[in-house]
Amino acid sequence: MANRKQNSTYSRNEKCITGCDLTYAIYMLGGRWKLLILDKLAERKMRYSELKKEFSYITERMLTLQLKTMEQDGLIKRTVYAEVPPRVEYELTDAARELEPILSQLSDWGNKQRKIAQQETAVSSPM
Amino acid sequence: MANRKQNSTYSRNEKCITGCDLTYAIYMLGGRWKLLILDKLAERKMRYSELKKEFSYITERMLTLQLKTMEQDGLIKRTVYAEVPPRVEYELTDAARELEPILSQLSDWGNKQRKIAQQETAVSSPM
DNA sequence: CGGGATCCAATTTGATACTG
DNA sequence: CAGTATCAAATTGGATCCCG
Repeated sequence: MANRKQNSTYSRNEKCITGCDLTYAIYMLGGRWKLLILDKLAERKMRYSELKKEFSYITERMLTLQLKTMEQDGLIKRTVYAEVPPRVEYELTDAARELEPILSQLSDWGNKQRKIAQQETAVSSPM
Repeated sequence: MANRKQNSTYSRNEKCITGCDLTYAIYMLGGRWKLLILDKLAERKMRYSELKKEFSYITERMLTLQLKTMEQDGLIKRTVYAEVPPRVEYELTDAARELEPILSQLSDWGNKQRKIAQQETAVSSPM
């Protein structure tokens, strides 16, 4: 049930999803906020209200949606405590933990590319 | 000029783009077909018609668009030969080559997760 | 507290036809 | 050969209000 494209019209793309593990992976990470959330949860387990405060610029709806798909994709674990008031905690799964070193490298790469892109802008702007 | 979100309305998200190298990287790779193209071009330099044949399921418009943004993002290099008939070749840049080992790991991770997801589906279906 | 539901805007992707 | 242009559909993101 981790397939997000089940009732989609992109039937042709199923070849792609099915055939390309890389695309599969990127689709799990490609949401606008998922990586930020992943990064935050890597530090420590957090409850919903903490995440909400942390990402005050994300609407609640999007936060909820992203958390839900990440849970479905097996990236995070959601624990509900039967208390009053209710408490819900989110933490990374082992799968997400395995991802950390890879994402770290990707982050370094992104940093490098960003600097290059900025340099080029700085050089071409004075013209 | 490698910033794809220049006239976007996601002004708040600029904090995110600016602050998160990881998100920056994922944005460069997040298109529907970019990774497939990257994978193919990793093998060898290819011309437009070859790519078109290779990805017969991608419309020409999307192929062109993705190639263009990938070129702007410094992932691929586009070379036009002033011949008749015209010839255009696409190849990976050094930046993209540096990405290869990282993407390889990510691909392995994706493969693993996909198998797990399929197992779970297989187990829960008989119910 | 931790969301869900509804409605709408922005973005991405696609089909088809056309061009230097 | 290597693309553009136009129009339409699908997907994603956001604002606001509501609920147990």
